[in-house]
Amino acid sequence: MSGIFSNKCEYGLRAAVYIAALKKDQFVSIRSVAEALDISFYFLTKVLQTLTQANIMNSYRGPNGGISLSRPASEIHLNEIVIALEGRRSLEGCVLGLPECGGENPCPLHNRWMDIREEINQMLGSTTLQELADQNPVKLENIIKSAG
Amino acid sequence: MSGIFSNKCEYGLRAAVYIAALKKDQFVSIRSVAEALDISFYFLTKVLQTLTQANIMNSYRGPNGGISLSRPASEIHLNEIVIALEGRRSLEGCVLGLPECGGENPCPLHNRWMDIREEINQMLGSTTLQELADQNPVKLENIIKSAG
DNA sequence: ATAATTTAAGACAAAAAAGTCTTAAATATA
DNA sequence: TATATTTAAGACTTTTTTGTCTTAAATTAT
Repeated sequence: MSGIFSNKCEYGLRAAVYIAALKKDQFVSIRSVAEALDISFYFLTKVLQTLTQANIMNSYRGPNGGISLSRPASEIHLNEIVIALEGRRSLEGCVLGLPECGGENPCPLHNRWMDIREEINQMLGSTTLQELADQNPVKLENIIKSAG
Repeated sequence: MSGIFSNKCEYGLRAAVYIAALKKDQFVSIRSVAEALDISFYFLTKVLQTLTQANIMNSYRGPNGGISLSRPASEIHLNEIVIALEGRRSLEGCVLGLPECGGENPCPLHNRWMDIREEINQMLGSTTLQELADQNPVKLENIIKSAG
C-alpha cells in the first residue's frame, strides 16, 4: 500500500530537489542528504548510484567528495529521474498492465488513461529541478526532516 | 518495475470489467474468469475475495456458484475497486511520500501533483463498469486471453 | 445421506522491493 | 607514506508482494 511511486523513486526525487535547492557548486555528501531528508544512508546511496549511472548526478570519492547534479538544475526534468528509478512502464504502460495495449489494440480504459498519462508526462517532462528549487521556501522545507 | 498500479489492482479491474461485460445475471465461476483473463486462479480468488469484502462483488459457494457484481454495473465506479485493492494513499497521497504534505504544508510538487491527482480521481470516480462494458467490443476483447 | 462443486481461510513458497552491512577503490590531507 | 573520508560494489537480511496449495464450509444434485 505505498504511494503512486516506489520508495526508491520518492527518495530520488526528494534528494534531487534538495540538492538543487542547496545551490552549492561543490559535492554534497550523501550522508548529509540522508540525514537532512531522514532517509537511510545506505539505501539512499544505492538510489543515488542509479541516478549517477543515468547521468543525472555526478559523484566524487574522497574527502570533500559526494554527489552533485551532472547538469544545471534547469536542465534536469523530473521525468528523467522517474524513468531512471521507476522504469518507463510507469509512465508509458497500460493501466491494466496489458502488454499488447496500444492505439490499434486499446484496452477498455486506454483512451481515458491516455489523457491522464499525457498530463503526467507533460508535467514531469516540463518541470525542472530549478523550478522546484526556486519555489517558496516553505515548500522546500517540507521535504526536510525538521518538518516531520 | 511494475505499472502504475499493483498486479492485484490490475487483475481486479480487469476481472470487474470482464464480469460486467458478460452481462450475466447469474454467478460466474472465478475459475472461468481466471482462464479467460489468463490470471492465476488462486491469486484471482484472493483478489476477488477482497472485492467481495469491500461490498463490490457478491460470492456464492457450491455448484453454479461463483461471483457477481453486488450492484448494477452502472453503480460501480473504478475508484472503489482501486481503493479496495490499492489503498487510499495511491489516490490521495503525496507524490513524494511525505505524510505531512497537504494544503498548509505543501511539498515542492504539491500543487502540480494536485492537478493530476484531481484528474485521476475525477476519471476513476466518474467511470462506471457499465460504461466500460458498453464499449466497442474490440476494446473488451483486449482484456481477454485470446488477444495476447 | 453422499458426492460433487465452488468459494473462504489460512498456511506456505517464491520473487521483488526495501533496507543494512562489509569491503574495496578513489581521493585528499597531514 | 599513512590516515581519514567518501562513494562503489556486492553480499546479505528483512519485509512486502505475488503466487500456490490444502483444508474447511456452503451449496447443489443425485
